[in-house]
Amino acid sequence: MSIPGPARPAITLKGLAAMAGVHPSTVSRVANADPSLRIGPETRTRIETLLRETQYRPNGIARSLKLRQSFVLGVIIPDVTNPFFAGVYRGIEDAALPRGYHVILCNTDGSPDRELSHLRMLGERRVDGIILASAYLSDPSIARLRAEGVAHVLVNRYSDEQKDAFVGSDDLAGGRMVTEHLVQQGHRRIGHLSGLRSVSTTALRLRGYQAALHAAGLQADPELIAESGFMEEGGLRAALALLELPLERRPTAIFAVNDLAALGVYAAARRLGLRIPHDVAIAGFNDIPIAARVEPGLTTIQVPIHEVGVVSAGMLIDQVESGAREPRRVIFAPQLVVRGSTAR
Amino acid sequence: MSIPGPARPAITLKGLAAMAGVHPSTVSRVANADPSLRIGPETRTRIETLLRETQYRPNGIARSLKLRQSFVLGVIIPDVTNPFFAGVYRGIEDAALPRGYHVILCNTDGSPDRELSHLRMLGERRVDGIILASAYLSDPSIARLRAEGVAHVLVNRYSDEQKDAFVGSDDLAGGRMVTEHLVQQGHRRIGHLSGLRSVSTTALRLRGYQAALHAAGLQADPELIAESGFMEEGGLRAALALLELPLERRPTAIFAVNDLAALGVYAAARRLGLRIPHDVAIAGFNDIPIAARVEPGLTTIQVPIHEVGVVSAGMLIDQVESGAREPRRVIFAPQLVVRGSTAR
DNA sequence: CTCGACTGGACAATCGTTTGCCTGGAGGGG
DNA sequence: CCCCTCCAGGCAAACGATTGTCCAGTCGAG
Repeated sequence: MSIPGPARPAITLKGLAAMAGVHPSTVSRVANADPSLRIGPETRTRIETLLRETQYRPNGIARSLKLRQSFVLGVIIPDVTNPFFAGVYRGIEDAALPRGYHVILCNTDGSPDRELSHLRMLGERRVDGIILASAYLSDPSIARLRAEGVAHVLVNRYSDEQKDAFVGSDDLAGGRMVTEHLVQQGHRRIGHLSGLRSVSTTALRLRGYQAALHAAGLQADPELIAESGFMEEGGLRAALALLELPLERRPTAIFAVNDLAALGVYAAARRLGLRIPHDVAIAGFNDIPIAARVEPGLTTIQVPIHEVGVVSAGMLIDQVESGAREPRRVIFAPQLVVRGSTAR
Repeated sequence: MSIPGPARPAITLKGLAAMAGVHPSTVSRVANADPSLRIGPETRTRIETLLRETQYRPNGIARSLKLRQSFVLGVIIPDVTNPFFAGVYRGIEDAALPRGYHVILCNTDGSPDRELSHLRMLGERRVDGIILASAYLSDPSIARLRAEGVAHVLVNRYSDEQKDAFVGSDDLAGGRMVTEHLVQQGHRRIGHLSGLRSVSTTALRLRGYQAALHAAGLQADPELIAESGFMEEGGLRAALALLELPLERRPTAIFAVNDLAALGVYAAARRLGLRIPHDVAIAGFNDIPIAARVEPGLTTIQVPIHEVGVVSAGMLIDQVESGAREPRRVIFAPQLVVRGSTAR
């Protein structure tokens, strides 16, 4: 039993036209219900039944060439295995499909080289626009997008010159809220696991953290800030460094730059035999689904993940279909979700 | 500051040819290093520097039209938010990119209608092949793929007539292994959370479960089998039904069709105040990353998730590039991973 | 009877590449 | 001096759709 091989000769407009005894353009106009076409009722039904019976599917590639539009969007994210980005992606797809756009997904694993390479390949494919969730504060690929006039929307992270359309959450406020909450819980030595310096979310959440400490009259101890990156593994490593400090210098609470890193803190606490939240309180950012499933539940900042995707896709398609436009910015207000990891 | 608008007039072969004072075909041959081209060294370098300086990017759409190949693969999965499918997808992308293929990702949420609609749209886009991880045992969309001679590979789930290329794990053996393990732990009343009847993985894991019980001289009590679907929520609901049975009829262990459903059992146990594994042991299938993170760790069957994606993409691309071929089948041997959820 | 308007479609250019075949001139051999 | 062979590229036809323009009849009005 073998696979039938290089598909049957696909039916084309020209083929149909020959069958119907009309010109290809006429078939095209019937298929697209072109109002400028005046046609006899008999010819019309003949063509229509032919279209139906042959199950004609226009060749999207030929159409794209002619229309100069591919109806494909490119999405570049660090890693779809990260539940946060998976959720954003779903939002994008859910918004794009009903409007007739497909999505090509590209993962960078945080590598600027891969980002650039993806961007190049997407360019060759003439995607109509790009959603980029892996932006760095100073990111040459974004400069390039701007220079080439490619429609694009930045998600979650933005770039230094704020000239691009953007959808994300208020990271500064979020960082502040989490830290205030920990202060209210009576913590005085609050550690922070920060992400990569070159990423906007890192910088803002850190500033929010510092601002809240300052407002509470506490001073930010540099010793209590460790760089973890955005994954669990880095969180574990960085948390160990903090939690193995001598007792009087050790933090009693840790705010991690995102939920994944916060889960790394769970692992560290378990390894050191520390109880959560009694010995160490933990908070994250994003409220990915696992945050509610771990034991104890993770206190975090809720971000409308799916909605972020939906809005960014909508914004991009608007941009594509309306031509140039002021770059819009949508920033969602963060919301604190208190769970067992900080409530004692 | 506005977005630069509809990109500058892209450079085309014709444009370059005019600049270089040669025919477009010559530029094309230089760009593609066509060996059949004999050309003077001076003309060649002139064209080459032009290509470099203008950063010429061929129009992939035009090229696809001519070559009758899009270098795009379609991937259809139930939900990328499910870590299992996210992992498979990463494997697919990681294998496809180096070979010059991009991937369009489509989520169905388990709806056959959405599956069909995606298939149709992917067909219009003339993708070179399709990877389908959402197959039903009797699935009209797959019959259609076969009939149209579209290159395709089924992943994880297969269809009844085993005429398609397939990559997955040995679900029958896996189901047996898990159940044997539970029997060895001394359990006599072992419940099963099964997925959807119309899916191959469900059927096979169930049969493995029954076979192991039979081999151990236990009889499969229909009361202990509940339908949960593949998500946590369904697992919670179904597990509650099982765990709320009167004590003497209640299962002391539950094997769930996949890890997500197994996490639902965790939630049910917590709600009923049952301790894991003391009051109820739990096992899943797939070994998604969370399985190792929950407390206690989830005993499960390890599937080489990323590898499944890599292999299926490789197989599909081979199929595309070599034309018709015998449908291959790759089946990975399952491996039991014992964690705290069953070890007492 | 003639002119104009409308009816029902046909024509052909175009989107940007690829590729099999052709050709004009130069050089070499007989 | 003539013919053949290379050399270095040119030519043009696809690939499958879209769309502005054009045209051959027919019909009605004057």
